[in-house]
Amino acid sequence: MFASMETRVRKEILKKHGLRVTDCRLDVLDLFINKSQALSQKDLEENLAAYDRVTLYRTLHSFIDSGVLHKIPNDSGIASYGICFDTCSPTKHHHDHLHFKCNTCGQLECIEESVSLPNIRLPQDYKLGAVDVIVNGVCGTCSIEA
Amino acid sequence: MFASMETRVRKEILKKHGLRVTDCRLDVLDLFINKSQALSQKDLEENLAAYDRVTLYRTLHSFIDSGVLHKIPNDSGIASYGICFDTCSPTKHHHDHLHFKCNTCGQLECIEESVSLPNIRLPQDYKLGAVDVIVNGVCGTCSIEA
DNA sequence: ATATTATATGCAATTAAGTTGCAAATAGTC
DNA sequence: GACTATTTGCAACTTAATTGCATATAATAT
Repeated sequence: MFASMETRVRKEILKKHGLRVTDCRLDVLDLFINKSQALSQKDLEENLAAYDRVTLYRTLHSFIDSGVLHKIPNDSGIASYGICFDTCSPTKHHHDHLHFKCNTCGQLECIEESVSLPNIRLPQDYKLGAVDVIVNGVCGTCSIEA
Repeated sequence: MFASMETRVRKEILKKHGLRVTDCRLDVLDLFINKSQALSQKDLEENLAAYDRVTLYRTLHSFIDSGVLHKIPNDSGIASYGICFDTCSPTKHHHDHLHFKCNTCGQLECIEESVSLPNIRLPQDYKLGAVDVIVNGVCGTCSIEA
């Protein structure tokens, strides 16, 4: 076990997406990997107070543009961001996985496994594009504690 | 055909949800019914400039609290609101319908028909709650025009 | 119809999020 | 180590979300 993912691995991720390796990007990436859940800009600000909020803001955006992260809609109005799985490339996001929001602890997770996604039927002449599924419920941890 | 839904009907809707009948609420309700699509706070401000933004803000919230409208997540960060179908009550929202976002005209619609919703499988111990599905694509109008 | 009471509204002000410009600092390359 | 393009931090600005309070209005009782 590692306290945090090896720097070398995180550097590779950045380079693979055409991004320069900077302290801020390594730290943000590390946070996403270790928390293994979706994070908001505010979460970043709280966990990485050493960096300016504008820097974190731009880091998030460069990660989204390059396909490292994807934006997750949220009815609270505050966007969250999650790490893209290998199926995502800089040009095309494939995040047909679920986004699971725990109503107890508030944590937002990307769930890759259960991709039995909807068999969606739209009205005539409608063309189907990307599908986002947000599931509310209780996560494993909260479910067991309760 | 009516230019706008009869006042009597809209009054009934408000009363049924335990809300006082006011001009602002009648006008907001009318707008939602006539536009038959999801609207944002900004849309309200533009269409009902006679009312203060705070009043519209509070009208939206009282409608959500009482089950007249539901909030629709949106990755743009700007929330939209849609009329609840009959399945919604003040205490429990059942908006298991789709939310369709047209990538061409930007319009957001609630689509009631195709409720062939996901057969969602979650990891062990996870408890399933409400499901939100946001479909991106091209709506009928834009599809035909193109 | 009028008075009473609780609620809704408008205005002013505040909080918080998102965004941009620019000079200084730093990463990648020679 | 020097050079160039990118990144960072700071300041400032824009926009959305939210609250307090005095006034106006809806629902209810008289």
